[in-house]
Amino acid sequence: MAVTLKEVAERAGVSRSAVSRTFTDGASVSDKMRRKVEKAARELGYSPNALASSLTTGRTKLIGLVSNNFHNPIFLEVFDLFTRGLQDRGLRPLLVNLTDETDPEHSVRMLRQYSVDGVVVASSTLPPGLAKAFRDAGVPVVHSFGRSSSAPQVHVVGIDNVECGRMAARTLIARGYSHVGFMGGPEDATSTQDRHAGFMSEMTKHPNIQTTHSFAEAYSFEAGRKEMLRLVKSNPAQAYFCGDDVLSIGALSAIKDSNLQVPDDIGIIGLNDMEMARWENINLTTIHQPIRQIVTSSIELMVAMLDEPDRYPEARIFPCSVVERDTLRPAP
Amino acid sequence: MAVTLKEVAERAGVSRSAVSRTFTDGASVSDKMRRKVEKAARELGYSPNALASSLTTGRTKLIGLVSNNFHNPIFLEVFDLFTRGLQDRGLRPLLVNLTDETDPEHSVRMLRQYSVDGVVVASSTLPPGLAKAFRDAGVPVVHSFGRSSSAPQVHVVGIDNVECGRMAARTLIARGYSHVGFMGGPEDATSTQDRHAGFMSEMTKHPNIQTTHSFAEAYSFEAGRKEMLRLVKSNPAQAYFCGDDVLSIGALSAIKDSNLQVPDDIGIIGLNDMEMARWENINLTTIHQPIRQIVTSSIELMVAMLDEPDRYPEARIFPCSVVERDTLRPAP
DNA sequence: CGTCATTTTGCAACCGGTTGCAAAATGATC
DNA sequence: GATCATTTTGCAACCGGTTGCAAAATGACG
Repeated sequence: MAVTLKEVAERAGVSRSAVSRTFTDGASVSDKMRRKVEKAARELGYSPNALASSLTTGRTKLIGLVSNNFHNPIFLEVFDLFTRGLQDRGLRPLLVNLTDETDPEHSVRMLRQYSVDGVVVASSTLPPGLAKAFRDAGVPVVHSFGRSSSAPQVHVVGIDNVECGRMAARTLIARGYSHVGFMGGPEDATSTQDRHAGFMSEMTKHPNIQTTHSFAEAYSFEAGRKEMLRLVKSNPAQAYFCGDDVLSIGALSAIKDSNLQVPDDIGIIGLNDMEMARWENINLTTIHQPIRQIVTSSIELMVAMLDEPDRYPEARIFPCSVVERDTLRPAP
Repeated sequence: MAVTLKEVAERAGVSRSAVSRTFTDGASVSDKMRRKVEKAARELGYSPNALASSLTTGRTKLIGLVSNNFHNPIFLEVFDLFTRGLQDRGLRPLLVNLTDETDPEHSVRMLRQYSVDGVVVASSTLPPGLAKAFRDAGVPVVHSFGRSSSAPQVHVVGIDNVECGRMAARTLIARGYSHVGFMGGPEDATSTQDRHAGFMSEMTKHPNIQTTHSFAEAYSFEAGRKEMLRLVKSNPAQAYFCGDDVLSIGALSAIKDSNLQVPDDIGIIGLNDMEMARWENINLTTIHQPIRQIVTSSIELMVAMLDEPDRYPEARIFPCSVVERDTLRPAP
């Protein structure tokens, strides 16, 4: 079916190496030769087989993009940024959906079979062990949106979730609330744990402020709504730091349906600042996570590792900041 | 780095063919041989190189997944379904983001270089010519969410957008509205054109109902909001069929900010029935597009084409239906 | 145990490229 | 035009597998 190098060589009346060389930059080919080969290639509609060449070069330019966040709208932004960023550098994302994968080892094996040059794990809910499994298999790996401390053997790009928790707490404290709550995502996600820890550590400095906490089942609208419906039933806090924006939006819906006002009766601060948080019908006050920078940096790190696989692991942490919108009462 | 077939063969003291055969099912290997090889493979941590074998078998199990809809939340659902469905069949999605690709020919070339076994074009806004370009390059292709009629040479799986337009019109007529509007997505998308045509064809049967139409710049919240803000300024219709759900949500936001009530002042019916349409703070009346079925069917068709590349092209069209929620007044 | 049909195994060529090395071509210099 | 340094080119081996074919092993049977 496809035209091969050999056919081009025959048509151009040159050796196979000559054809190969005209298609690998940096190789020594005379102008005359190049013209002859390119002419033949054009006439035949030849384009080199990337997989065959990977066999000798050891480079496939394939990057595994592993995630399990296929229900959080922010990940559409993440996928958009990753795919475009990788493409711009001539890399191809091989997408792996771990949503209902029981055995992560299976994905490791699969991606090794496809000789991916590297793997990006893009998730805040996957265990750090997964990224480590790739590293142990000798595959360069970057864990984006992961926990920085728990697996110092792998490169991590993300935010300081503990600090975000503190920041949320400080923001609520500054607003003068006397009863605040933490409404986290799933308790087993490291991001939830860290945000919780940070939030609580700040609140313990203010024993006069009543502080409660609970966890939703997932980072999802339904889970946020369900949990907030439960909370409003008995002595809710005046303001909540919700695990992420999607949870926040679910909580907002619950509050509205309980005939309470935001921010007057209950205030909400989210985390992520996804596009939807900006929508005029939502206008969520939230902590901005610089996802564009995180993705860009993850890709840069990945590219650097392709040249230097044993690069000493680092954590790249990006600062977050509160973006004021309409779901928290103004500071007094 | 990676363990090769040759090393396993040496360790097991057998020929390379023997090792190859134990890892290709359907090949003739004795139990004794199989055990020997598997032992050696296990000890060495061998797993076969999928790319190398693709060289001789001509099968990579890679499927190009091409889209340009990285801002419409419904496509997160689409990607979730596609990636899981493909994985379940042992296929690997190579994701291509055409968002800012000026030259689609480039993607065709790239996917051919990676010897993908097939390509799924998942988009309602990409021109039919793209799918055709793959077909012309000899790559099996399915256009999901595409227009059925315009490129009969390629397989299309989706809905009948013209019929959806009619259905929306009939729904509004049944509600007794005397002034209705079509607020479409980008005018150059085939889906917009078809929905518009269907809507208008039905409305011309009812000359007593005033009908207007206009187009938003994109299938996005902002575009929907902007267009509706414009519309409410001068003699808006009583109800609008919006190009899709995300446009509808933008429109709802504009209506609310204009101090008008939904559905009392202005009614909205969307299209897609994405997860968000069900959110209790939105409760969008909309036309359900069976995306799960469309994706499943697309994958089945793709798999069938792998065995039968020259399969006669077909259009698989799934019926849609109105799902009643809160943004349209009840039928009288 | 010999004969013959049936499996199982290994050899060697091949898939579509790349690359080190030596031979051939080019060009500069006298 | 001969000499030498520098490019350019082709040969052949290799990357990690698969597979047709023939030889070797196995098993059934008399």
